[in-house]
Amino acid sequence: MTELIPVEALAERLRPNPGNSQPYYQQILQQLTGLIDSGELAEGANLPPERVLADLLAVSRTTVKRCYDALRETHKLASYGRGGTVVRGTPRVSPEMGRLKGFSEEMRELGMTPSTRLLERVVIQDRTLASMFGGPSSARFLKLVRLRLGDEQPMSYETAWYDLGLAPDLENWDTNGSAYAFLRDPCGIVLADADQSIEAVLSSGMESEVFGFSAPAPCLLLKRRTYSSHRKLVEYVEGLFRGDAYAYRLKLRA
Amino acid sequence: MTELIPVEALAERLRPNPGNSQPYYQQILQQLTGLIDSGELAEGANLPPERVLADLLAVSRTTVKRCYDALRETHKLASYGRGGTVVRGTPRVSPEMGRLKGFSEEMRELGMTPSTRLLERVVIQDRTLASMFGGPSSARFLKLVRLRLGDEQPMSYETAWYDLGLAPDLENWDTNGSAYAFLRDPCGIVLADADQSIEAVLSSGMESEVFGFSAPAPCLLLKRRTYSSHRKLVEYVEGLFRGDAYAYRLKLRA
DNA sequence: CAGTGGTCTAGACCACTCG
DNA sequence: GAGTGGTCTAGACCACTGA
Repeated sequence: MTELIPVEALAERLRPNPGNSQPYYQQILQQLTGLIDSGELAEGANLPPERVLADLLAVSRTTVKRCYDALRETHKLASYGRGGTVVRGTPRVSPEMGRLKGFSEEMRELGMTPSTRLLERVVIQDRTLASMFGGPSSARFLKLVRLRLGDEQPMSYETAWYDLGLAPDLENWDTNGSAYAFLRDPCGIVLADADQSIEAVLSSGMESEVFGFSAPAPCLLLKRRTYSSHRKLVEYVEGLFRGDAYAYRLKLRA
Repeated sequence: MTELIPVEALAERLRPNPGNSQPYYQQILQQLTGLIDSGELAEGANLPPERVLADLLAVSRTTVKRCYDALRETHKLASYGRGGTVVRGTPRVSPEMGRLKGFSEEMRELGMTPSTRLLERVVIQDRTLASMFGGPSSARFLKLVRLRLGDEQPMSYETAWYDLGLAPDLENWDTNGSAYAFLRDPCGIVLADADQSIEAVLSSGMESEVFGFSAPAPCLLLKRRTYSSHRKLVEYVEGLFRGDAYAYRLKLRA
């Protein structure tokens, strides 16, 4: 393809600063990542061969290669034999593969400002819930209903149950901050993994209202069972995510 | 702490074979990974310094470093200044978390009998597609439209594009069996990972018809980009899964 | 067939950390 | 202070690919 930026100008933007304590390859990588994510280096643009850029930057080919390799790893670059190296722009942040994280962390990764509105908070006893958690039917649970917002826009409507037998401190939790952080710090519960399922459903009347839909619309229904390192079920969550604004992303490995 | 295996014996196990066509660093990495995962190199075991192992293996320090770096990346090794390099915990059973698999394998795991109906098969040229794949705009692609069934019931409507530049043999593929198996065996393409997104949408008129819906219904729209071990985009798939019969399941790790 | 990235070498200097 | 990993260099040869 064509070069949108002349190589000399590109080299100028990428030139590392010897006064900077960061390693050269990190400086170059940082600049390069910025140019790609911002779109200044558009999808399909040709990058100079490793040897050429190395010469222009007055660094070794090894140093340039290190940057290119890092970007090839994340699929932002691809190389085709003699065809050279081209940009495969991906403006979106791609979250880590299957890492367990809370809503807030995820929103921040997507570049949005997270916030939460607490709609309901009760302690309940429920036989069905108790058997799901594998506890006695007298078990007590904290039930939270929360509206999750990204950039002030409703993103998901979430109902969560926590086993108060495992984490009694939760009963006095102010529901500010991350539930996962609270489970770790005062409660001493280390989360290990989770089983999650994702379905497509239509929003119900009340849910449509919350999201501001005039009619039922397709949504992602996420159900998650989160287990502690002792293999106990700690949390069960059902989250309804608006289909028009939210896509679930993940990485797979062969 | 202590060495369970003397360094000389370790070096013998790690020594690359010049007759093997694999690069040295991959051979060494493979052996080392095996020793760690099998527990022969137990948690806390000291590994020889990069320089020492390089000498013993008669390769350059750079080559050894490449292996150590890869293992540090995945947290199987950790280095502590002069304290040297030690083996970190053996990750416990990491079940099929986010494993890349084909439709048939997945259906069988769910206890259903998979089958496929081929709806369309063409070779096309498309500039938009070419730029997504990062190839020249003259690139040719194999486009497949398939209806996927589980126990004879339509489960998903799937459109896939394959880069014929990377896998020319695909043009003569009989589309029986797994595409992934065919890519591996005759084409010699090893799939490494994939980026996947999951959205909720309503089925279009044609799609509703295929699924036997009388009206548009919520569906899961999966988009997947599958990359080879050479970090080239090999396959792009869009699959529409009926929301009433299919839930996407995955495991998360903390 | 010329140029690309992939691999590898044999050095070098540095900051840091342990003994 | 000695040894570690972190970084970097200036070469080299190879397989492969596209012009």
